Amino acid sequence: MKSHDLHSWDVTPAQAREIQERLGSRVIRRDMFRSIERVCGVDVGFCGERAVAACVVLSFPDLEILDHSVHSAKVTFPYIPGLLSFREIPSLLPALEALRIAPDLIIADGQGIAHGRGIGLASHLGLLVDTPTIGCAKSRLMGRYTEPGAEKGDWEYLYGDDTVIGAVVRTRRSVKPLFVSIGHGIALHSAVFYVLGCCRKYRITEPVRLAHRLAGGGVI
DNA sequence: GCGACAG
DNA sequence: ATCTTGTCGC
Repeated sequence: MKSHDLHSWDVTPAQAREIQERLGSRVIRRDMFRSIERVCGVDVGFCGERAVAACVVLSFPDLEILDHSVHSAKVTFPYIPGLLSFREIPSLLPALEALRIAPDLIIADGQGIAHGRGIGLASHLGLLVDTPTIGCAKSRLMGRYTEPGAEKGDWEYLYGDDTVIGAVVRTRRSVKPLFVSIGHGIALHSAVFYVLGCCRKYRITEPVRLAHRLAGGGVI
């Protein structure tokens, strides 16, 4: 798949925040797709000074592997809460561009709009590749919530000040919930639906779990 | 000033 | 994220 060149990645933390302020309003919070048949999980692992990005495309709802790609690049930005995009997306774009099968939906390991400026990693990535994305983080960055029920499928809204910014979803019985939020081009309820539809035997989504293993040097 | 803080 | 073994709980 191809991606837009919306800005430079050689920036300072202050410039990165300015870019987020400028792009945040472009994020679309409603469904912008016909049907979802191919879901891609993306993740980035680190080996010293190298970032290893991996993508795995699965069929939906069967979750059969259709395609995958890996790309490593030098790390150029530190981890700063709120600026994860600038550390991981530079290595993720080449990996996504190398895919032979373009996905209908991308699930990222991080926040979507549940972010200080409304544009976390998943939202930022969605804008760049013009594809619906979901933010699926393993922990909270922002927002208040009440603990969801213990059964798989139980969930509660995640609130920021006075508005809904995401959902806290139990993807397996009695395990820590996932923090799901709109990435780009998808509504929150649809995001929760696809995340649950992508979970099998593990807490994390199957596409992201496989991408995580690939990025860590493992086999699919 | 202090605490919180995706990966 | 990453460094790391066994262990407690469902």
